[in-house]
Amino acid sequence: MGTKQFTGSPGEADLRRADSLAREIFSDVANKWAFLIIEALGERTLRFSELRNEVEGISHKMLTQNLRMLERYGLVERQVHPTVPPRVEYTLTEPGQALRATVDGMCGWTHQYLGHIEAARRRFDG
Amino acid sequence: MGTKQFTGSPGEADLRRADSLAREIFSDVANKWAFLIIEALGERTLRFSELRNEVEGISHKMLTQNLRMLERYGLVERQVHPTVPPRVEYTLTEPGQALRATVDGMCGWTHQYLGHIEAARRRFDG
DNA sequence: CGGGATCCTGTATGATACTG
DNA sequence: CAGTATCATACAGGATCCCG
Repeated sequence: MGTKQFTGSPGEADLRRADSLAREIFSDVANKWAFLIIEALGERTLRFSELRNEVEGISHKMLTQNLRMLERYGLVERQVHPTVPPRVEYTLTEPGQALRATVDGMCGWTHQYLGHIEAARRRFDG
Repeated sequence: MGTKQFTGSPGEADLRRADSLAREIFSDVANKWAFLIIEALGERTLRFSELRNEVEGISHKMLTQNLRMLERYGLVERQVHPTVPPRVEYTLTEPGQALRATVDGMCGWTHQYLGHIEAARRRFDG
């Protein structure tokens, strides 16, 4: 009950906090731009402008915004080269790479079920 | 070139169409509500109101909206029981189940890297 | 070149009310 | 109970300008 636990296992409050944190991360990361950026990076290191070209249709603002978010969560590493003009490169960290496996899975899924989905959509729309 | 291909392999135009379709699906499905709904359904069949309770914080409107989208893509099946009051149940289809594997992967990832992420975030914010 | 700040618009989302 | 429609609003996202 109210007694503090000294064991290694987390108490209820910890679990709740962990859950809300997990939920927060999930909500932030599970969006198309973040996924497309992660997918574009893959195992490469890319500059801001290169990323902008790779991720079809992303705006300057969305790219910076999502890169900040991913950097904040430690999914991408940002390396600034103090040259002129400046050169900023982004690379997936290990957690980022791990997430990429998931995103790759979703890409595979999309292509695998493309037929199913297109058919279902036609059926639904008609 | 301009010559029509009679082989089974898709032509350039088909590939472009497939890509844009894949991108469309990706953009629609890769959002937190869709993911949370898929995760909540799992292997169960749930009513609208049950789903509303399972997916913490989702509004009536967002739930219907996302369920329609998932139904349109054939990821969930909607069964209407013509009773009074009406009873509507939702179940993941096979493509939906396949996608759930991916979403599960992301949930696992979230919990696995919770520590990393929290630490990175504190470092970034401070 | 990378990115921050600002302004402005459309869309996403929530709250509410109504129908079968 | 499930779903649709309406309204109000916050926020996402684009365009633009300026800075290091």
